[in-house]
Amino acid sequence: MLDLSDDDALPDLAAEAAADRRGKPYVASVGKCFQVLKAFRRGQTELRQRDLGLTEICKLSGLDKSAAQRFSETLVTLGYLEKDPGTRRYRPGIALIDFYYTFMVSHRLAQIAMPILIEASKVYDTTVNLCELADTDAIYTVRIPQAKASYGTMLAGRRVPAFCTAPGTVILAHMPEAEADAVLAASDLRRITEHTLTDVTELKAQMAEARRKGFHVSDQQSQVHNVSTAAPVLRQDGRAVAAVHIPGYAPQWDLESVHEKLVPLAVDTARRISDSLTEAM
Amino acid sequence: MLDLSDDDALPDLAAEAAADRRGKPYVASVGKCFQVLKAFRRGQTELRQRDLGLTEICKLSGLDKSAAQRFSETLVTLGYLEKDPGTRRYRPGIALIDFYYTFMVSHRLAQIAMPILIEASKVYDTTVNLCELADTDAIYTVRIPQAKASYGTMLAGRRVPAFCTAPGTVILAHMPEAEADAVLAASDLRRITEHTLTDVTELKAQMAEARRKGFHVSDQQSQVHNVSTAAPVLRQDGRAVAAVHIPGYAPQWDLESVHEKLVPLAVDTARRISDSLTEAM
DNA sequence: GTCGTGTGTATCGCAGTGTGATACAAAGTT
DNA sequence: AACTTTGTATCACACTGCGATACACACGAC
Repeated sequence: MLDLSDDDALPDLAAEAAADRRGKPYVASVGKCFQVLKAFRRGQTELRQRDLGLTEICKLSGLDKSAAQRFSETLVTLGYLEKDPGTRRYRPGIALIDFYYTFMVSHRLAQIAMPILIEASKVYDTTVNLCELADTDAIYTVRIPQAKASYGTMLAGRRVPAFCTAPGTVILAHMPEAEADAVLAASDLRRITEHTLTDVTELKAQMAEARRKGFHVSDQQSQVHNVSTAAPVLRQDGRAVAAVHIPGYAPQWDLESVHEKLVPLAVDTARRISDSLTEAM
Repeated sequence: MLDLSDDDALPDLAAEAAADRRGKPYVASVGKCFQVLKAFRRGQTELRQRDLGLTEICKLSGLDKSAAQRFSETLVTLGYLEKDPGTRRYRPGIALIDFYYTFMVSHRLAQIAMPILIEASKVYDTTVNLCELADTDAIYTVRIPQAKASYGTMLAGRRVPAFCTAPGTVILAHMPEAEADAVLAASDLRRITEHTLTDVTELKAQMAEARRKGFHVSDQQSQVHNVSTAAPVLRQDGRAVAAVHIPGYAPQWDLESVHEKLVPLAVDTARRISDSLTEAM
């Protein structure tokens, strides 16, 4: 699975930091400490490891040994990393959850969407998700899990590339075209499965279709044997702020039954959230 | 709601930093940046505000104006805060979710518990939670929500004081006594409702009972009209690593029906997780 | 309109903090 | 036991973050 953090390796560190700051005050140490935390996410996807040794942190964060140690120890004393005294390896600390809560408590959209999503999940006993765009990724912010799904797909915070996933497509489709183009341009259009579209013209045609229909079904674009349905949550001005996403797994859901059942459910759920959203304003 | 971060106000900043570092390398700027992020959590509970102005951040984080601005801007460029260009106020950024994912992906206990909790939630259509101890709080790490519940009680990452909640009591009960005592000593034994026990002797008696019975039911200790059930998830050595928590809300659940239905469900669910845990080792 | 007051923003010399090369210690490997 | 690899400790220097200060801007009040 590709990831944006691919490009924050060693040589780009300084560049990345300097990129957006444009004269704004900036504390380099803070950026470095987050490089360390990000290293763990990369470690999970690239090395399939939950805990990291100091030298692994070095490689994954792009910091030298001294810096890696300083920041790792700092994060340990703050509780955001834990250190096994035996193996001397670091792992993510439970205090990291605090930030999820901090963000979600103040997230009006999630608050409105949650009960509606829960109801929707009961119709066919399926997973139902809420996705939002961040940079070139769609991030799952609310997930109503079902027991059958795999653990990784139950967790909020998962990022998937916007361009090749149903929720991403549907959000990009209901956005000012210039912005959508910018996202596509910044995206790493890599082929994930053999069915992944990577041609910008084709992608834009797909988005246009999604805009007309008001939903999108992605067939094995980012995952084999997975048909994903997504419908946009719209603000009053018609701009998408999120997407309702309902995955249909292969043995149980084929393309036809997805169109017959999951599509109307996703569209209806998204519309109900959109309505509650405008009412609440 | 009381919170550990109560004591990280202005005068204690240096003290807190120095407290645990004991010669370990420590980068002060990193600590300060997290003070800023914590400020938002305090702002939510104390001021009921989702976004904060610069001077509010000053007060809540204990930093001076210059520092608050430097770190806030830094966090904005890193994506962990967002800034409204109009109001010039800051709010938590969506990138904060990443850390939740980072922690949870590597969290074996949650991975094992998730499907078991989902099943349990379907028995009586109730919320089912997994709680873990962090300092003097019980943190909800996994929550299976039901539509009826309030938004705040659906979110993972919520912290509640351990001493006066069912999950906290049950975890403390199944711990080496010295450690449990240390937690109680460090706790801010404040009366939350008129039914809250605050006397250490009584609390310890309660814990002893919980240890004997293998579960605990807290009756309106931390919330009125709320009867909470909790059972411990145990390691092979008998030590609690978490608690299964099932709240029963008043109109629907009285003490009797809780004991009859929710207690066995919680105990059974916790035991199943404990079993899967030892198998996986 | 003109003050006030409370904010947010920009500036800048100095002190102090983070830096990273180096050297040391302690595990794992052969 | 010799080697390699990884983690820890040390320390003088330079640069970075510091925070007092001054400036700009928005809102009231009247």
